[in-house]
Amino acid sequence: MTLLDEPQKTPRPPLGRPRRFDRETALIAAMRTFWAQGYEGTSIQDLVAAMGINKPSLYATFGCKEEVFREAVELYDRLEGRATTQSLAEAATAREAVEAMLLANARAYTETEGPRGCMIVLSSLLGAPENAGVRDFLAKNRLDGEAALRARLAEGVAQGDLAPSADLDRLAAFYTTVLEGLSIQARDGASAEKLRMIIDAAMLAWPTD
Amino acid sequence: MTLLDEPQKTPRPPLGRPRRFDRETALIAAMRTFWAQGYEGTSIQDLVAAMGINKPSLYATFGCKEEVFREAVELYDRLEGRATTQSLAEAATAREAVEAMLLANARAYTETEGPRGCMIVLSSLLGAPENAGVRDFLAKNRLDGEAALRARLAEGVAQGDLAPSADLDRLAAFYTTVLEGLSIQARDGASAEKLRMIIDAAMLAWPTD
DNA sequence: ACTCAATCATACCATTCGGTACAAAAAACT
DNA sequence: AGTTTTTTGTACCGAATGGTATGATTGAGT
Repeated sequence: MTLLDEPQKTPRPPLGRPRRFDRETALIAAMRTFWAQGYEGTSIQDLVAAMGINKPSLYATFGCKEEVFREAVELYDRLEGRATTQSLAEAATAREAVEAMLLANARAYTETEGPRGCMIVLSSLLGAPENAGVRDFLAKNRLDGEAALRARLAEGVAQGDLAPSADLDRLAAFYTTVLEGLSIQARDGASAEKLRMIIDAAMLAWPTD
Repeated sequence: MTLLDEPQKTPRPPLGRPRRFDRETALIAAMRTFWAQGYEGTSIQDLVAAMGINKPSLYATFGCKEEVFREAVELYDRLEGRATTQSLAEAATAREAVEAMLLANARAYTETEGPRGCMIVLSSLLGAPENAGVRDFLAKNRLDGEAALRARLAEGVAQGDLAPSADLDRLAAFYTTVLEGLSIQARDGASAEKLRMIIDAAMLAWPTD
């Protein structure tokens, strides 16, 4: 009983010397660096310079470079992936969901601030064998995205706005492929209008009953 | 006159100690290593081990790491890019050309031997600022590919198999995006059948009329 | 005041990075 | 035979890599 009994409501500050930086803010800086230069292209020196801390603080807080990266990717998912998730969730039909998701990403990829293209697609595709874990981590993230898209398509079938005859695996794979290709186009300097043109073309492949 | 007068028909061997390895064979080994691990993920040690030579031989023959890479990319263009070029050139119509080109690449990306995906797309998308030259080199190569595709589409218009109203920029950008996305799908383990499914979907976007 | 726990800053670690000096070796030229 | 030219193998270079030891510092708890 007395589940609400809390000896003191003030959240006591932790023991020891308090850290001089905000963990989340520093992680955002790390995320942007990895996003711009990739996993292997970013050195610890690059990280600590961007985060405004020094090496022992980084290692005490995150453990190792790979762990900084994994947390940075999770943060990227939460911050930059929100528009994608919302597009899929809030659109009225499956078709509108896919188109809105692509457009939201095209907008994000060509924003003046922030690196161009998607961090999860670009930041570690090839690399030294010892970093295979990082690549697998990102690949899994991409496959999860494709699965989420497929799930949204299934909702469309359930709600009657997408024909039951539609090949959901095929559609999900195709629009994921386009989405991934958009990151490379963005890296190669494609304008927002060009990406929009590409999406217009891609939507022509939507099944017409 | 006497254009055919050749003092001796035997091509004289060059001066100095002859090199113990074949330049092209060694370059193929370098290409495969860069293709598998990317530019920054491949060390000089990796290269000389794969090429079966030692460091001074590499530097005497190629100059520096970046030059090995550039020559490896040119070799890749000649060897692996041939199927792409042929598909575009030999097909009867623009539509068949695009589809054959995509299928040829899908086949190449999922061959059991050789790394999956396209070296030009995957081997250096992000990285340290000092290697921007390598990334620009690859980006230019990709943009040249898109231009070649657009040129083939224009031929289709000239030959009457593609409507003059078709937006060639849009089509070229779209199918290039799909092609680039296929490399990432291949890296993520997509089967040949899955890539084929994606291409089937992409061809539905072909302009009707 | 004193202890304890955690972070801070500097300096350091072994290893690897891309790139070379150097001398022995192997061929052609005189 | 002797000189010249080029490649070969070993050993080395300074700088950068990811990661730590250490002792001073800063707070809370007693």
